[in-house]
Amino acid sequence: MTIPPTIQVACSNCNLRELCMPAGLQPEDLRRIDGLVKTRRKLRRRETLFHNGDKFTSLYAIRTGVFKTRVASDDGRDQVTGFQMAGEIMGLDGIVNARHNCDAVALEDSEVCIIPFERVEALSREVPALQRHVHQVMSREIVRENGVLLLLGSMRAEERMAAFLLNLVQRLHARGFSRSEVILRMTREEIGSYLGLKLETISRTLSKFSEDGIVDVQQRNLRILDAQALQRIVNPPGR
Amino acid sequence: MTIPPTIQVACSNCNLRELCMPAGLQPEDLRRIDGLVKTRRKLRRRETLFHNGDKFTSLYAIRTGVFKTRVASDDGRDQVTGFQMAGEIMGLDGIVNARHNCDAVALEDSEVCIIPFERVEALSREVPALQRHVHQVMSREIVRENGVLLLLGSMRAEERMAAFLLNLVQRLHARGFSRSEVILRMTREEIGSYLGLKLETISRTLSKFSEDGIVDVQQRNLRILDAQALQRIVNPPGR
DNA sequence: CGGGCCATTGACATCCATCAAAGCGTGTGG
DNA sequence: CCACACGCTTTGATGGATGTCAATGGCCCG
Repeated sequence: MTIPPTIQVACSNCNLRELCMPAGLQPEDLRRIDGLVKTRRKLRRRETLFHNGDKFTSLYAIRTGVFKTRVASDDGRDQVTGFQMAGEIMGLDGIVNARHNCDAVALEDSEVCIIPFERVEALSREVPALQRHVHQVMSREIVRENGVLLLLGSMRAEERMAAFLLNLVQRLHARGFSRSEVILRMTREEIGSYLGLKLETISRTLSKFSEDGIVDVQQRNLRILDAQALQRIVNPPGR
Repeated sequence: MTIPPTIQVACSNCNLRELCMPAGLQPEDLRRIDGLVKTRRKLRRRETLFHNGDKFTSLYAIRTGVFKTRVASDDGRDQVTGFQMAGEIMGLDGIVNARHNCDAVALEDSEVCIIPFERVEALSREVPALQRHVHQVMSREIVRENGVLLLLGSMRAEERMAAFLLNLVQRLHARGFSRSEVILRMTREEIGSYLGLKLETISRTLSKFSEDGIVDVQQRNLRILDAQALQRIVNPPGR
């Protein structure tokens, strides 16, 4: 609820710059890009950043925390379409119809940079590196979703789970966290929704991995003991 | 194989303009946008427009015909990620890594407009309507994939099939074709790959719809007899 | 006219969902 | 600060939807 007043907002000295901003900018351009972020917003766990149907005005770059995005069908079913973490951009789905097409919900206390899309459009006409970056961010999202389609369309439960865990630690590791330890910020049900499985199947699959000595699971704390085994599950050698 | 020499290529008098180009352009801008399309390319059935791993240089707008796009995992499995028809844009996945991330294969003899992405970038810095259009096309693709995720993650075979058929005729109808008759340009196996099902399941589901009087199927010729029934299958009323 | 690809259908197997019950943690309020 | 309650997770038993394997048939194209 509490939106803090405008504070020091400068991409040029943000330590996430390399994650969410273009590389190799001239100092002059860097200064201009600082003007992109209007302000920041803090969210508590379970708070919603935007809802399906909300008017689209801005993109959001995650500074801290973790989010899920989800879509819903006309009847009640919903589908988690992704989990986002620091440096990742949310809201691209809203551009086409000027309304958001999904919900974005904080899975822990989080903070986002609010980037009015008007400014992105105006500035990217003048700074080619920014223009290119915007195109790449959108293209990356398309490629990411292609991968999830492959997962949902052709993998079995254990393969989906293994792919999910590997993807998660890989992204965490890119942000300076451990390559093997994860705190799962989402419930079994949310993982299940993302992977097209039921929560019981997620639980059983994790138990199986644990019995096989591939991971150690204590509630939301997960340690990967044998990453190569996970890799083999995703990509069975003899095919 | 045969790439025709550069011919009359002008978006301004293409009857697909409203499908793949921005609306409401000034005559001056229209003229400039004519320069976007470098040339066209004809493809025979089964021919590949681009492969996963190919260097990305251009987007492709479909003039005539139908394509499928597919991704593959390291082991042999592949997944059809979409079926594209006249006016739709392919190749957006290639922007992020400067290499294509999927294959695009013609399902019938087809023709595409080749749009060098460099030109898109250059011109969209100067023509805001084009810039906006590019963003919308990419955002639309993200939203489309969100819908497929929902389908793959939470729907059962009959629901997926019904959603697929409705989506197909809706797009065909927008292009001036019948609202009820379709010629399926893809095999049962390709439909199955797209919907995360096996070809036998596609065949059985179509047979079931046929028994129920919802569709009439003669090989690749399909006629929808009761679109509302399909709609009810996608969105069961009591939920 | 023949061959190969595509489609259909049946019988059976498997994976995952469903239903149910109990245990564990966390956080909140007294 | 403790106790309780609720939400989350685990595990078992069972069932159902879809996959798998197999055989046949039809259509289209060369």
